[in-house]
Amino acid sequence: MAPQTRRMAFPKVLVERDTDSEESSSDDEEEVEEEEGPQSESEEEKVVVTKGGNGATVEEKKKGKAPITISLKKVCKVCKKPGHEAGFKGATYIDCPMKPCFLCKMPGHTTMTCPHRVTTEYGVVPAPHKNTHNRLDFVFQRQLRPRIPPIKAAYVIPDQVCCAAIRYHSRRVTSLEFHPTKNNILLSGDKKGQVGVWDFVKVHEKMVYGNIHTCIVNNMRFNPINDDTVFAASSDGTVSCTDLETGISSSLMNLNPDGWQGPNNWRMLYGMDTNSERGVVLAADNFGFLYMLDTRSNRKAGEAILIHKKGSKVVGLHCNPVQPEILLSCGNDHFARIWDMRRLEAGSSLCDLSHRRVVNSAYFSPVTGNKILTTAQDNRLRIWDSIFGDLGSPSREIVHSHDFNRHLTPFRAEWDPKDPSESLVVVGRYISENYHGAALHPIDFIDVSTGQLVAEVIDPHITTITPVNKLHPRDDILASGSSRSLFIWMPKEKSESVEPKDERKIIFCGTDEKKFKRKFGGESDDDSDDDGCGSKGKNLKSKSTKSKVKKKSAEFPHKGKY
DNA sequence: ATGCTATGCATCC
DNA sequence: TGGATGCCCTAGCA
Repeated sequence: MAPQTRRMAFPKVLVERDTDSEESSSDDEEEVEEEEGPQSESEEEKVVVTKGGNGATVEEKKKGKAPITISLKKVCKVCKKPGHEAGFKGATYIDCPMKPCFLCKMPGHTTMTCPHRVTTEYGVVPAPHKNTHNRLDFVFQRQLRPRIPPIKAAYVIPDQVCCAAIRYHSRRVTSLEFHPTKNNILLSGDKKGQVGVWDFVKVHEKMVYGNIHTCIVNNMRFNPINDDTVFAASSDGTVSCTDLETGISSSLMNLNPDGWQGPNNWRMLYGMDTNSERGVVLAADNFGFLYMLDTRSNRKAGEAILIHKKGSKVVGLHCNPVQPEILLSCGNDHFARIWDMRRLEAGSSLCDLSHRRVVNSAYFSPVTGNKILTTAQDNRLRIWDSIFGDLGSPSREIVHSHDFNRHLTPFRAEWDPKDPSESLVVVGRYISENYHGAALHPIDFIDVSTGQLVAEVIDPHITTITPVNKLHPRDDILASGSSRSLFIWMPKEKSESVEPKDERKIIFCGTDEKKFKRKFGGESDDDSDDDGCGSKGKNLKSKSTKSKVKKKSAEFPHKGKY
């Protein structure tokens, strides 16, 4: 066959070895680089290289033409250049110095030396001192600002895993929603279209609805006039209305009534919110259009309106909590836009907030509705302090690692609905941190009025990234979706009283206990290093209030390096 | 232990 | 403008 005949006429192979590093051989990966010759038969060449590695620098192959030179010099796997290497060194990731900083995206330094990676001021860009002469802004500064209590209420950070449902979903979690009145009910949607209803106090009381949607559940909202029913928007192009008591679901709208007509015609619904004043559900699709659905007649109210760049995905919708006629949208055209629903037509936005990348989410603040928080794929949280002020540029930009990754649910920073000062925000972090030898991805609590990192919440068991987070409307509880798992966090004191009282209060579902124990070695989990995690790992995360921020460098000695 | 892959945006021409 | 291509810290399964 062909390989044989080729072999006969195979040219001379020269293996060029790495000269500047002695410990190059053995277990470390070695990148193979062809410098000339035919690119085809790469399989054969790899064989030659591995054999050539032990001893002979030149391997003769019968009669040849021009010799093939194979370089065994170590190259960076990111930029393919020699002299440095990127990748994990233990639990710490080393950036490629040839690329812009992975965190702030600016050239000239790496994540390790990024000025935004500072212990107590992680991700902070100082708030620009704006001296606007806008009249409304003036009124706000003079008359409204003084009435806002200057002292912030002390918020409590849920920092202890109370219970977790391992592999409750069979695909990654994409959305979470707490029940508005029943304290212990959490809804979760996944990439497969399944919707889970979980009573996280009676942890085994759970229900998974697999017949509501056929793919990604992008957003869920409870019906404001009947909180036994919930709306969900999905990439299958439908908005569902499900009765949680009976499990009966109906479809308010189907954008793909004729089924699959090719990718250019398949419509997906992403952003969704309810407007109780109008009795409508708002949903937006991947082509830039907004739909209004009457919840009583289950029909479309009016025509679809183009609210973002034609053909671009609208990923988020939010009605202002105080003035429901004011709508906030965001999407893949790098904009968040403010609309007045009384005068809603293409191009009629009140304001366009520009971003450098896709905007994953945009939310009004939960109490006054006066602030805006956005999460964008340029690794920045943006805050506008007053929708009545100058919206030309954000009041603050906070550099925070929540990179876009096609395999993860997009990160969305969420307000704490209980914080009257509207400054506490929760958001998962993408970049891992070396916590005593383990690379973990914390969930960050950030004070967006200062940009300060208030707490970073981790658990040695949770090694995956946690992009989906939601804070409870009344209790000090955080719900997290990480890959296929759900987690409920509480302040340490409270979690102590929760049943069952196993060591870590982790509840397993189905066969996952075996896998989990195989991975983590049962009770004695971490074997990292002397001061490592293990049961002592609990100490890692016992910082519950903002007053402990300063202590963080002591509790995380490694962070001092940055 | 290693390899594969689902998958979304940016960039290029 | 649109199709092809490539991609730095994924997660889980074969």
